[in-house]
Amino acid sequence: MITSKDVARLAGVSQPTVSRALNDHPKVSAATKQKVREAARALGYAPSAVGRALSTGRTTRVGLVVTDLDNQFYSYVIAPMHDELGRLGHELVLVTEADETGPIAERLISLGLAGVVLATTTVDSILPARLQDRGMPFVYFNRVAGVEADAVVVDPSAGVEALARAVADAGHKRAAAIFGPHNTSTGEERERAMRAALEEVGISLSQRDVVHGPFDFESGRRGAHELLGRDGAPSLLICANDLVALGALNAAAELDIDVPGRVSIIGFDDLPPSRWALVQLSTVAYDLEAMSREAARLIVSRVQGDRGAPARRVAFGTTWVPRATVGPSPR
Amino acid sequence: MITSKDVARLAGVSQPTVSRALNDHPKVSAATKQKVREAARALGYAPSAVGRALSTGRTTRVGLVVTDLDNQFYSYVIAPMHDELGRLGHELVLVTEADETGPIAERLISLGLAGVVLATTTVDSILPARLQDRGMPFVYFNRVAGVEADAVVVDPSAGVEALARAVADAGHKRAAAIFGPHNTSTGEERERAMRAALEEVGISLSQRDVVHGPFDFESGRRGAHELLGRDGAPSLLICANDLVALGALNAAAELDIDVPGRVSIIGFDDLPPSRWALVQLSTVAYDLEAMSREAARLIVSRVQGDRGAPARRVAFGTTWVPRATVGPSPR
DNA sequence: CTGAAAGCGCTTACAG
DNA sequence: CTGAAAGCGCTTACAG
Repeated sequence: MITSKDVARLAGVSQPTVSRALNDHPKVSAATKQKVREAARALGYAPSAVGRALSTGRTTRVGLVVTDLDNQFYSYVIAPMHDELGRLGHELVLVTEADETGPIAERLISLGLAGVVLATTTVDSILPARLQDRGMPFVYFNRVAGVEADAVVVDPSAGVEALARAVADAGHKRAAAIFGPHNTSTGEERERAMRAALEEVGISLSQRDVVHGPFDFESGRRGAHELLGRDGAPSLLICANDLVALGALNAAAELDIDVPGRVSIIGFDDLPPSRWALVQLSTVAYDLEAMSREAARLIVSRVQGDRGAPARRVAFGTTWVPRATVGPSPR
Repeated sequence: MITSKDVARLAGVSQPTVSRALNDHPKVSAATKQKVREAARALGYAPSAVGRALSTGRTTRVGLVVTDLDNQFYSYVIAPMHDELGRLGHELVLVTEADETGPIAERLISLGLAGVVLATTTVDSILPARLQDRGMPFVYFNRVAGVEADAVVVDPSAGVEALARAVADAGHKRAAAIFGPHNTSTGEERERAMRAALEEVGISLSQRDVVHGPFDFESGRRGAHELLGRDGAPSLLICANDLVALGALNAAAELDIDVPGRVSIIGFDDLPPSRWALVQLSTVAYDLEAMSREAARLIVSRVQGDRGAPARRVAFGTTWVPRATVGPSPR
């Protein structure tokens, strides 16, 4: 490995001068900087992030902590977050959190992460408290938990209220729903917003027409088979997110149930596949890409700046995007 | 930060003994190990990967290098690769390679990566040679380039030949194709295999019915608009991969062209959305998850083991998976 | 079986 | 403006 010592030798200066020159320290003469840069280039020198990290006590790595990396939702988060982190001189490390909330905090510290983005926190997770105790900066992404911290979240209300008015106008009277898990803030908040909005417009949501499940395709598929398979099913199926709705849409295809002829289906997130001509899912949209970038900016600013600053919360608004999966109520 | 020194103090031993005890060194007495472990637990000590890396000259971070992180293909690669790396005690760092092949090798070294997986290498890239010069272990994923190195690849022949026979049996005489980029081994190899297989079964592929583009949705959408929009278009459209085929399928929907009534569409990869009831894309399948895991195993074994060992190439076979997007030729 | 010493590659006061 | 020194948190020969 080529180190700053090698560069120093070639440039005829001391090793600390190499460090200062390459970091563009103001008190290094232009001539020396020039000499050092040339030597570095000649040797193909690449400063070691490991050496720097040990010396400064800080790295430029940010962890994205998720439980289920194969949930497709995150694939739409990773690219913009990675991109924004790169722009800010940081790297993205993926970390999956096993079910046991055991040594994960220690692991994050061990890895030498500068900070982490928590994307799948459950409300009962002890991880946020652990991180706070250990002084590891973090930001909540999409979901929040008990401990006060920076957060990027979605405010469902505007989109959900518009949605409710639209389906009421389309004549729907009874809805079914596949909601998210009870132990996630997102699941709970959307469910609450949706129930309130439906009630407001006089659409009923009977307990027997509601199921809960994870935010994934299979949950939607299974839930739809259960809810739509029986006679007298509601004319409207509301889903916890787009992946759930895509699962439900496919279940409808499997059951040969016409959408939106017999049932209207609604998602939440507006992921790219929802916009496909083949899909045209009606959904509640927000700017997921901007949200991912914002999380990157928040964690970097927290890592670099004042750790004691008050927690910031950035909320993204939602809009209702009607497409082909919602139609007039058949009854 | 809690360090081994703190643990040493509490346990009443020297700092190196802490290191040895926690690494389960055989010559440390059971009693000492016990004492040290308790002290470590009491303090919530997490050994610093940064300190270890500097000391051993090695990290446990593996980089996944891609140009286009928002290509959905990679989202199906990342989860299993990350999982397998985790199983082997390594982490996954995402690295995007900007167009300029400039300082990327230096960057990878700088980051302190133990090794990298190259997933979007073009045949004209200088990166592999650079990495080899610098002694950075790497494995090719899905694509290869000039420099000899470990590789996991797909052998298209079996799947493509079966496909050709199937479409010939279905009466197709003329095909159109949206192939991948010329500067990727994968694009070239699939195109070659496909042309040979079509010729074998007597299906023509006229130059005016062939376009090339990136391995993404938009390429398929655009290509299909171009190829299917005109009169007398072939009855069969072969795509470079599933994302391209999904784009083509959506273009067909946009153009109100019946699939497979008027045109049959074929992909390559068998990504999960291809199996959706709503999609049912006929495609050439291989085990992408196993392939991703294999890449993880190869790079870890290269990093840990003999760097001089001969390059290994693991090829994954393909099968033809007929679904709903292929039908009899209408003509 | 355990400790003292050295070293990994940087950065950063401290002198001069 | 630049060098010598110290130190970040580990691991690993070297003694004993």
